[in-house]
Amino acid sequence: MMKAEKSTSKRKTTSSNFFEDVYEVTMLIPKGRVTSYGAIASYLGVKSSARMVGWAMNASHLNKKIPAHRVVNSKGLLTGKHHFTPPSSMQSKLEKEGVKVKKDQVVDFDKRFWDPGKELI
DNA sequence: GGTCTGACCGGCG
DNA sequence: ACGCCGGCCAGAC
Repeated sequence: MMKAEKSTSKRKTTSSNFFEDVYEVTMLIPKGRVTSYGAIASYLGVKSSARMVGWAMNASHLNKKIPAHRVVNSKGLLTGKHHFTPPSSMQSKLEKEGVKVKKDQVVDFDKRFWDPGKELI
């Protein structure tokens, strides 16, 4: 269902809109796949603002349905695991979904990488 | 209302 | 190969 937000061209009043977009995309990540902050940012149209995505993820821990553990940095490293409780839970969840993690790094990151801009069109 | 930070990214020394 | 730097945007103090 449309949210009827683009009615008036640009709507900057919805400041948290960015967060919702990030959450939506993150929740759309297929099981057993991972993506990067930059990929999400790029899909949202703010590829340069990958920091915002990661930052939005910080607030995602309030939304339990956000699989933030499926989001890693462009190198496939679990950089944000320190924000999990416990940090090892991030790797555990990934491995539970079939994603192998070695030394905080996603194995076969290339194959596990899920690009929202390409597959979620 | 200015300043700083932030789970990043890519380039440069 | 590795480390540091700036950029980018949005929220918190």
